[in-house]
Amino acid sequence: MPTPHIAGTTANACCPPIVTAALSEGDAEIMAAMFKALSDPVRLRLLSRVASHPNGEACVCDIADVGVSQPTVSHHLKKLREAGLLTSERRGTWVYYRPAPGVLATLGEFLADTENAGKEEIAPAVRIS
Amino acid sequence: MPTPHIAGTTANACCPPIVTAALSEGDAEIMAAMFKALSDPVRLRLLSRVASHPNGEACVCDIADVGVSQPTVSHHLKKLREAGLLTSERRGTWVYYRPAPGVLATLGEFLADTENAGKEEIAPAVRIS
DNA sequence: ATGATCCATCGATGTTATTCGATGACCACC
DNA sequence: GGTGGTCATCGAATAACATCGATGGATCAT
Repeated sequence: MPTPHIAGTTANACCPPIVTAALSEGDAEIMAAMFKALSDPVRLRLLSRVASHPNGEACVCDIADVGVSQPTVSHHLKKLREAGLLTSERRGTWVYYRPAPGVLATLGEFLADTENAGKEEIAPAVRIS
Repeated sequence: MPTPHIAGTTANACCPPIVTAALSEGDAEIMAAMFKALSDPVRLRLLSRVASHPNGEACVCDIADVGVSQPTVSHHLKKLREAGLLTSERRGTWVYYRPAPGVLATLGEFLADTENAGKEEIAPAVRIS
């Protein structure tokens, strides 16, 4: 069975940088789902361990010592998989995880392309009526 | 009273890119707190509306029509403030929000400096014992 | 086969988050 | 003063999440 995904959340770029335009309702749900996967310290540590591991992949046994039980680790890895941030592959006894290509970069650019918006000197917050 | 913050979460850069090194427990908590603030569709839309608004700031009344009640909008803006992502300033009747300088960029770089790790051909997942 | 190791799933539990209506605080203006 | 508008806080209900122990399935070595 292939890894399930949150609808449309895998690797496709989706949204222009946050500072460029207001997010649509649908895009906001997609992005929020990915940030939600990043919103837990344990998940963040697991992800960083995978991403910074030699060869860009890591078996669960190499990253599982994060201070929570093994079922909890498995639960968090599943969340990261469902969010489209990690992919997994079984090779013999072990299951190897690696970052989904491009997703972290897309997410990063969504946030990072800032520092140059709203420089046009428009009347601030004009209200009609 | 100045805006409260989650400890050490304001604007100071904190963590090297996710792919460079595994996150420490403390850094993971800091980063997770910021991503948690981004993990809600309503908050994401509010933040993008502020960030993409002319002059880089917006009054609540300009961004509050996101489909939830006014107290809920206020609650979410508070969350974004507490996470260090937004700053607020009262001018007369209105309260203006703007992105906290540098924070989004730092967060983005933390995710985006990827695509070039683990290229060293080391024995994958060697197990002792 | 038997046992051991790795990893995922299940069921339960305690904590946290989202949302609302009602209310309060603050400001501007008549 | 009084009134209307903007925004924040409070209290309560519902939903979602993190975590665990126990269990199950898969793989490899003996």
